[in-house]
Amino acid sequence: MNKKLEHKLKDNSIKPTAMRLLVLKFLTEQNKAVSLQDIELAFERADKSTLFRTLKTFENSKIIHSIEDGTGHLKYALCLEGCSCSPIDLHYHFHCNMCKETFCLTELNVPTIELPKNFEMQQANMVIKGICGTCK
Amino acid sequence: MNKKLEHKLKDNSIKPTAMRLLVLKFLTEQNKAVSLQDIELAFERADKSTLFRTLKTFENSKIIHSIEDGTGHLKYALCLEGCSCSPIDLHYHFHCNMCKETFCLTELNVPTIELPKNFEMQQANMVIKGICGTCK
DNA sequence: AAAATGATGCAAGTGAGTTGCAAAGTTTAT
DNA sequence: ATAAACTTTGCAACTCACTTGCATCATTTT
Repeated sequence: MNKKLEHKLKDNSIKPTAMRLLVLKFLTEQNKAVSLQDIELAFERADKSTLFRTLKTFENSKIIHSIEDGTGHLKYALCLEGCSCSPIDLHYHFHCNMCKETFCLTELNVPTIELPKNFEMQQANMVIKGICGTCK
Repeated sequence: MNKKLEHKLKDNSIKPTAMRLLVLKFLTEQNKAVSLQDIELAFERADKSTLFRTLKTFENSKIIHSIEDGTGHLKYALCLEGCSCSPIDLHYHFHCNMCKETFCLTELNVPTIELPKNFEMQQANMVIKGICGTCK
C-alpha cells in the first residue's frame, strides 16, 4: 500500500516525505472531497502551511484536483487513474446543502459543450448543489 | 427605463432606493458578470457594505445570480427574463484566463444531469475556464 | 407628530488562503 | 565522511474578500 503511494509520488517527481505520504493516504481513503481544514483536523500535529503546500504540490502534479464548491473552502480530491484533469475526462461535483459534503460524480462525464465561436475550454469547475442520497 | 427598473424592484418587494436603482442599472448595462469591487469602483461614493447588502437583497429575490468563477471574487449577473435560477434554466459561465472576465453563456442550457439515485439538484455553479473569443 | 420600520455608512471583525524566514532534514559533490 | 547546496517544514504574520454591529438617517405607518 505505502509502496504504491510512494511510487505515485516518485512518478511525479515529488519526494515522498512522511508528511506527504500521510496526506496522500488520507486523501486516498476519502470518498469525498476534503478541505485544507479537514486535513488539518486529521493531522493535528501538522502545520497548516505545510499541508497547504503539500496540496499545491499534489495539485500541480495532477495527483489531486481542487473544487470550489461554494462553501468558501476549496476542496481537494484524488484524480482517478488516467484523470489528467483535462476537459476530456472532466466530471461533475455534487455539494449537499444538508450535510455540506462534496463528492466527485466520477461516473458522469461532462458532455462536450458547444462554446461560442473561438472560445477555448481549458479547465472547468462544475458543481451541482442539492440534497445527497444519504440526507434525502 | 428607470421606471422599468423601479418596477422590477417593486415586483420583488424591494424598496427602490436611489442606490438600488443605480446598482440595478449598472448591472443591466454589463454584458459580463461583475464583482462587488467592480461596483465599488463604479460608484466611489457608495459604501462597500451597502453595495454588499444590495447585492444580497437582489440575489435573494432572484433578480441576480452569483457565480464563483475561481478568482476568489464572487461575481454577479442579472438573471434573464424568466430565469428563476432553478435547475431548469441553468446556464454555463465562462471565465477567460486571459482577460479575467466572466460571462454568462445564456444561450447554452445545462443539460439534464442524471444524478445518482435519490440525489436532488437545487442549484448549480458551472464555470468553464479558458480563452474567450476576443482574447483568442 | 410620534413611533416603527428599513436603509445606509463607518469601523471593526472573521477566516481562508498565502508568504517570509529560519530551523531541520536531505542530497550531492568533494 | 564532511561540507556545501538544496528542499521541506513550522511558526508567525499578513492579505484580502467578505461579513457584522451599531449608530444615524430616511421613509412609512399609526
